[in-house]
Amino acid sequence: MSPSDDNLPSYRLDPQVGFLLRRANQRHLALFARGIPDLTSTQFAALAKLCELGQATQNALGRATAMDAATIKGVIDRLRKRDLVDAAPDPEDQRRRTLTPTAEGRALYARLVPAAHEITAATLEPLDEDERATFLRLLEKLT
Amino acid sequence: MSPSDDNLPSYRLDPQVGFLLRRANQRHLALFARGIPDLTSTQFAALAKLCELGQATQNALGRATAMDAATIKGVIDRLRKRDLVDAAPDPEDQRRRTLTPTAEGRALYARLVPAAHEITAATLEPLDEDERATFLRLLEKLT
DNA sequence: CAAAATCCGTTTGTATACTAACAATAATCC
DNA sequence: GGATTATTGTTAGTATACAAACGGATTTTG
Repeated sequence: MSPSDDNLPSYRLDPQVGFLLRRANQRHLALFARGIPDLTSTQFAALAKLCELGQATQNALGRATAMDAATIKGVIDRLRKRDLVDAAPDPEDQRRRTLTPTAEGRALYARLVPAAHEITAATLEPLDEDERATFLRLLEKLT
Repeated sequence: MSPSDDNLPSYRLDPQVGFLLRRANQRHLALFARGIPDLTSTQFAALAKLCELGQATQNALGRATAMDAATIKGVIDRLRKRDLVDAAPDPEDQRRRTLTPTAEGRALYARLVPAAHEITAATLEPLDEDERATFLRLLEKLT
C-alpha cells in the first residue's frame, strides 16, 4: 500500500453517464419549452404518436411512448381537457378506451411539427453531421 | 406537386433525440433504483457532490448538481430527515445554510460508491469500449 | 366449465423538476 | 448613505414518473 492509499472512495459525479444523461435531457426540455410553449414534450409525444397511429387504447399509447399506465392517464386527461384527444369506449373490450386525436388535435400537431424538427436540430446543434449520426446510433443502443 | 404530396406532416416520434434521451434516462434510472435502493439517483448525486466538496451552501450545491433552488430544497430536506446531511446557519451570511455530510452520510456514500460504479457500467453495457468513450464525449457536448 | 392468471384503467403516495412569487439579507451604485 | 439590484432560501402550483394496490373485464389453463 502506498502512503496515499487511503479508504476515500474514488468517485466523481460530473463524468458519470447518469448525470450527463440527466443534464442533456434538461437542456433538451428547456429547448422544447421554448420552441413549443403550447404543450409539454410528453404531451406532444403522446399527441404525435396518436396522430401517427390514427388511434390507440390508452395503455397501448403509453407503451408506444414509454409512459406507464399512471403517467399516460394524466397526460391524456390534460389533452382531453383541451379537446385535443377524444376517448370512446371500445365495444369489443369493455376495459378499453379508444383514443383518437380530434380535428383540433391533428391541426395543432401539424402546425407544431416544424417547430419540433427545429427543437431536434437545436438539441443536436453542438455536434457536426457525423457526430449526430454516431450519437443517435449509440444512444439508441442505450434505450 | 406529385400526387402523393399531401399536407401530412412528416414526423416520427421514435427516432427523435428527445424521445431517445428520455428513454435512455428511464433505463438508467431503473438500473439505479435496482442497484441502490437506499437513495434516489438525485439524492445520491447531492450526497456524492457534497462529500466531494466537503461542504456547500444549499443553492450552490444545487448548481453543482444541476438542480434549481426549489428542487435541491426537497432533496436536502429528505437527506436531512435521514441524518445524512447537516445544515448549519452561516455566520457570515444570514441567508445561507451551510450543508455538511454527517458521519453517517459519508459512511453511506463510501459504502455505495462501488454500486454506483456498477450502475454506470450497467448503463453503458450495450456499448463496447470505443463506443463508450465516443458516446460520453458527444453526450458531454449536449450538456 | 371453473379457477387462475392476465390485462385495463384508476387511485394514492412519493420524488423529481420547473415557474413564479415572496421575505430577508447582501452587494452595488450613484 | 440611501435607493436599487441581486442573491438565498421558501412556498405554491403544475407536470412528469414510478410503485403499489384496486375492481372489473378478458384470457388462459387445468
